Amino acid sequence: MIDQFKNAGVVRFFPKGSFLFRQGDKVGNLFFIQTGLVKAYYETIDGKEFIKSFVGEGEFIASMQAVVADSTCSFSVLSLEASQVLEVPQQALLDLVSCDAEVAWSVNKMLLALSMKKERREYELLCMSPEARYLAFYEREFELIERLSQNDIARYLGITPVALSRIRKRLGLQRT
Amino acid sequence: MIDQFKNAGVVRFFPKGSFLFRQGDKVGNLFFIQTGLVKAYYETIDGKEFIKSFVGEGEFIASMQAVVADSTCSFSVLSLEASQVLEVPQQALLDLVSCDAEVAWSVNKMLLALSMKKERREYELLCMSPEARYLAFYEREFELIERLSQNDIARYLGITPVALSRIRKRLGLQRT
DNA sequence: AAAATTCATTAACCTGAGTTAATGAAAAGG
DNA sequence: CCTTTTCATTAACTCAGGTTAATGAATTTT
Repeated sequence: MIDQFKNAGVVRFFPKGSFLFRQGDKVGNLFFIQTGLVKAYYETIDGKEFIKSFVGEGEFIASMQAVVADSTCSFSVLSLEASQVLEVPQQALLDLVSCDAEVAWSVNKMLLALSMKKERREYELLCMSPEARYLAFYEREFELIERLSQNDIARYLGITPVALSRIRKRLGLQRT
Repeated sequence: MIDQFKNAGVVRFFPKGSFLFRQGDKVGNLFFIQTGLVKAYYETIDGKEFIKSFVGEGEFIASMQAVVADSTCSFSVLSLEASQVLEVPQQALLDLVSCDAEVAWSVNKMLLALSMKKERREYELLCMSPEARYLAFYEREFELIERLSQNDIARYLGITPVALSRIRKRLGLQRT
């Protein structure tokens, strides 16, 4: 299935700190991260940042709102490391899904996997304390954590960097 | 598409306070709520309840984990009102999806709608304060709120009933 | 190399949510 | 009809996270 996307897409290179797309843009394209790391985040009116997710090698990211409802992106995606990305245009994506049963099935599985990931995220935000969320993230994404700043980890957990620093001190996880 | 489900499913009646399924059960069936209201919630080890969502007339609920991964349900579903429910067995659902392109397409749309709902929920839990979440819920689900207890609203917002009572007092929304 | 910026940590103070417990009202059960 | 249970509210207290600001280290820029 990747082959069809490879044929339909373009490989692009995003230097560290550049945007794949920005909140408010109308970009319905699908982005496969081939190498590197990006973050998807919301920016509120008062300038606060909240990180939805980190997306690394072999994963993908798109604004569902933009792809499906043909509306604007509700979040921004920024590269945290220099990244090589396969960008599949929205129209090519829609065409493939409606014409190619194999692709449709793959997209289905991708959606399901995404839904289950979102379900876990919802569970953690709803049921767990910031400290428990940090511990869970630490267990699950150990290698990822080493590539992230404390700022970004905090913003992913929904707390401030100051609070994260206190949590790390409490847990004796500082000065790694 | 509803017709295929109607043929494949059974209509059941759940009195108020009864379970459609419980956390830990292996129930991969799909439930259409025809009349009434149910809540889907997690129960933690220390006995705390966190409500994932309320599901009312014309909506559906299933444990994706159970349907897709054939594993156990990670949450319980309980009727808050006497409810009439169309229950479609897991196997019938899977058969329909793989054989009937129209159903597959409908399920696809259902999944997409679900994903977008989850996205909004994630946004609210990540970016908004309890007070702001309550206000948003109040705006969006005004008629639903009148059918819910303060306890259930609080557990949906991820706070305690005491905290919700204080918020309502602060906002001057008490004694409605 | 020097200057500027970014980053993680810490301190001090404030605020809002959790906890426990008491109260009164409403609903349910016998 | 009376008792019991459930529910929403309130008070008192505790505590974790937010805010602001300062510090020093590390990185980046010039």
